[in-house]
Amino acid sequence: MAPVTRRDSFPKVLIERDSDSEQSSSEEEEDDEMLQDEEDDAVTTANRKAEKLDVASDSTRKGKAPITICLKKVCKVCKKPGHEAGFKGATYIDCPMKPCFLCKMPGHTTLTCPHRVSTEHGVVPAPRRKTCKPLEYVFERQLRPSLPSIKPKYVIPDQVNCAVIRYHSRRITSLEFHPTKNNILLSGDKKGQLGVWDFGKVYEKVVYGNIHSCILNNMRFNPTNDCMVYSASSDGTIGCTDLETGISSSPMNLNPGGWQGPNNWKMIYGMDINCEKGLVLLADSFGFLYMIDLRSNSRTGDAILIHKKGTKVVGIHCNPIQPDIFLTCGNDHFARIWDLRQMETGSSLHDLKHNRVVNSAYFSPLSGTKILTTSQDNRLRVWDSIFGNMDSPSREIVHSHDFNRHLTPFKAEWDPKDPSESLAVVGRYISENYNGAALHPIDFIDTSTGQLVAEVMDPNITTISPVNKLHPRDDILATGSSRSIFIWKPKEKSELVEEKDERKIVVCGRGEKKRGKKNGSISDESDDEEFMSKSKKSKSKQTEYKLSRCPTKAKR
DNA sequence: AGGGGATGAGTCC
DNA sequence: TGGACTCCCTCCCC
Repeated sequence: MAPVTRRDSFPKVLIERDSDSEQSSSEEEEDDEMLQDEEDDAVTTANRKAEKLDVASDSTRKGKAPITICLKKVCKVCKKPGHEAGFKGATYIDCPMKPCFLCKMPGHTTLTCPHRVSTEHGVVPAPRRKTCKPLEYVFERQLRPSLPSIKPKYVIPDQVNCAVIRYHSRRITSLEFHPTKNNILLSGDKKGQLGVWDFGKVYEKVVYGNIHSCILNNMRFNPTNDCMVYSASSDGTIGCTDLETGISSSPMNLNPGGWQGPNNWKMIYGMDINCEKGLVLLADSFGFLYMIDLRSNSRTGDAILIHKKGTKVVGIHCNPIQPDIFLTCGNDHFARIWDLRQMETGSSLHDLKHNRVVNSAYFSPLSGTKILTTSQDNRLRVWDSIFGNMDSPSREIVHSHDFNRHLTPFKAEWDPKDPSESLAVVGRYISENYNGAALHPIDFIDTSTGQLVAEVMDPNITTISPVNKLHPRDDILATGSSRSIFIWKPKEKSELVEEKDERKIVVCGRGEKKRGKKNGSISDESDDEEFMSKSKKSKSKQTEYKLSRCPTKAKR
């Protein structure tokens, strides 16, 4: 400890001793008494060190407000001593004073949460629940070879290959597969850029940087012309881009007068296309619904308040079977079912109440009779039939996708290929210790039982993967995690393609290649692009060639 | 290598 | 109703 003579010339030091926020001046005897009473040796040493540092760094300051030193190791969550929260290695230790971070119930932490290991424990039994046991489920899968094999029981890492590309400069906010071309994936980022990647030809990618000025929230292909893609953005516009020519137009701009403060700036999150009616449905961040006529590409009808005034509508989904029915969800904690034929404020057919913000709500992809929602209360909710009782969900599945404001919101999505309409994919927020690495897997959940069917992760992917999309026809999963896009394929398939294709698609098996030194994070020579490929040759050539062909796009 | 910043929603008054 | 304050597993850049 610093000598008294020196310390006298420094600012007064206040010692914060205990949780009752008692403070005193820094007589050393008193300090030491307190320390010996209450602290173990390690803590004492640490604090002495800290004190020395503090004093030393303060030597340049004159005038001096008192310095407060905390002599207790306190929990960073509840600020109380006696325990600590945070990562111990790759395992996160929860603050015991707070409710479980996963299921939100008091009395235990996520480490001991019954929902942590086996998600079916989190299911609220549904009165109308169909009896589908795991075995039947597997059997059904085996009977239908066309079903995705990307869901073996609880394994994935050794059974899929993973390709990664990085051409976005901000985090990925949306992904969309091309409706007819199997290898084309569209990606949108926080900056508003739209990427088009042919993942069958590794370096075939285009990035459009001039369509939107901020977050690209959603993309939909024009069902009558799959060259045209509509995009919804927080800049308040809908973009309509021709992927052949790169030319884009803006059929809707909700902020024609430019920036007039945050209270007036409208953002578009939810958007979907109603093919039969020839309409683009979209909604703004103040609760209003708008429509665009697909043929004239111009606005039609008046804006209708569909969610609580002033709250964000985050999702719209048209029913795949009944063209008049669509589903919205928003920040007012509701998902609502609407009939296009009777659209007026308050005329929703059903209001599905949630405890917190509803990130997404989707009809099941084939029959359109089920509903799957993702809410920030860490629960997926399933309604088994929109013709049944909609007062409460058929099941609630506890799953960690709690909102963190710096992440793209998690959205559980149906597998469009699953004839039983039960499989859903969703990224997981909370990490798991996988051989010493804290990883955030992507979960495949059987929504009929709540069971975790599979989890996908890769030791190289240390970031959270909130954006996930299953291919409409192939056994392929696309993931947006931070600025990177991943394509997962069942291993045999990837290797098959690789043999046939000399350009070498994809493929880095799990752990085959270390990526950079920084903790497995992406760090390589080119900041705007990386591909985990076995052959790195001619990368820049091909990239530049492709880029130079289209003047409208911006690199990055 | 570690601090700061971008930034949304809940809560309290 | 709105402003101030808080927030628990981010992630990237400087």
